[in-house]
Amino acid sequence: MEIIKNVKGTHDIFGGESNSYDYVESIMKSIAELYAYNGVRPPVLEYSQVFSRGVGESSDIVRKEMYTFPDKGGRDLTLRPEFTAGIMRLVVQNKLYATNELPLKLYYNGPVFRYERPQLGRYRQFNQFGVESIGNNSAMNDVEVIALAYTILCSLGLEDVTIKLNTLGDDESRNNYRKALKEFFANHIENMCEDCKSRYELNPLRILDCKVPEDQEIVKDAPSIGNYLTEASKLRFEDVQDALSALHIPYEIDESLVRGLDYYSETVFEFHYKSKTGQDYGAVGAGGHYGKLMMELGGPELPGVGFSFGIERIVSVLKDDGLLVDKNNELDCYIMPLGENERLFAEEVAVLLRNSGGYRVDMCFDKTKVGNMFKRASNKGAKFAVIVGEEEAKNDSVVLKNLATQEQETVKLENIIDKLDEFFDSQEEETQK
RNA sequence: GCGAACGUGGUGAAGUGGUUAACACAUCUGGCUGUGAACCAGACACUCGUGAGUUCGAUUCUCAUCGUUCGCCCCA
Repeated sequence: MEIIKNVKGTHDIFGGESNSYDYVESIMKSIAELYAYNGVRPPVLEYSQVFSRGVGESSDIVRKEMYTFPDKGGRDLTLRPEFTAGIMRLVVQNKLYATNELPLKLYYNGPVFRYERPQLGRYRQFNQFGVESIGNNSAMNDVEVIALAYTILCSLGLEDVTIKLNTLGDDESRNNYRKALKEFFANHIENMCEDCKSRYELNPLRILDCKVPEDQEIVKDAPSIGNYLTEASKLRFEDVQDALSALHIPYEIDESLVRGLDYYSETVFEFHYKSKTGQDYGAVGAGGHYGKLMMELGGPELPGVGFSFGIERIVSVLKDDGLLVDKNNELDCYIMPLGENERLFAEEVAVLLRNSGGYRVDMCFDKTKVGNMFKRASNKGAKFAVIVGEEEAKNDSVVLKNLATQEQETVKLENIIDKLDEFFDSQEEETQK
């Protein structure tokens, strides 16, 4: 039979790597909980409108990267390309904003789907962890979200994370700026790339992060958003910067940072990190403030701010920098029945150690040489070998061998858990010292 | 979506238009019927990504296709 392979752009996670994902996600989750965020799990499938209205028709994600299809009932569905729009839908539908205290603070974790060309650090199905803080418009709210993300990256052991920061201003600022950009580019657009020509019509802000060298020459002289901000937006951005400085969170202003999702306004940011091997996986996380998103989805006009991390990219960076402890295959005991007749007794010992002792226990099911069993035990990282032979089974006992020190002794069944407890307690004391 | 490179066992990898596809690691078997090493002797690529073409003959040449990686675009 022909082997069926995984779908392009997807990847299997197993073995030690699976542990790495668990580890990264658990750190993120526990820190989000310290910041008083609560978990939320929106469905993977949403009506396509959630994203076309939420993320925006002019974004690349909606225009060419969504997994959209009709289901058997003729519904127009999309596998989520990001979480934020779906979470807004969830909040609006369930009226979670009807509470006596905002912001509503939510975190999420799960797969998202984008139909893109796979590359290093880029997948069609990948995992995001992120938060949304909804319903409070203060600059401090933006700052707290950035602080949360920064804390997570530090806790994972990443040093020298670069935070790129910019502001897109409020509606008025952006309208003014957009107008200014259109005026500026009117004389140049004929000579610029095709992409820029369509950006000129759809969203002139996006011309700013064009990478074509000739276009960059032109962009260099383009007006800067700073000069078109309303007084309120300007003050807000200054507040953000002051607070970040006060919290000792390093950042750099990048005026070309405009983000590809239409719902952003005011503060936007990206987290960049280059691993020690020099690999650049792109931004490991990004986010920003959004003013009108909830309204676009039929809810009240509540602003929000959030970020998301790309788990794959973060795991890759941590792996490159040797920050992942490979603790797979840790085992307390490996049970070795020496003959057919000892099988049942060995299984009883295994159950006892697991259920009453709380130890992680595996057993050899194969009829193989004892030497081989020992090799397997050490491959699995077992601390103890539990040998069950004819003599031992007859006397309700086992041979307990410490695989590190090679010491072994025959232990009665009723004493075995005490023996193990004694050993692991003293181990714990050692590590505490 | 555009441009480029690559695709040999579980892993790392040599290699050639021609009857058995190196080598190493890992794994398994036996030497050693109740103790983890070493050693010795064996085993281990049912399509050399897939399909088609050129050829007497292709893993090696050509084309297509799929996949991976890199650059662009965009993004996490």
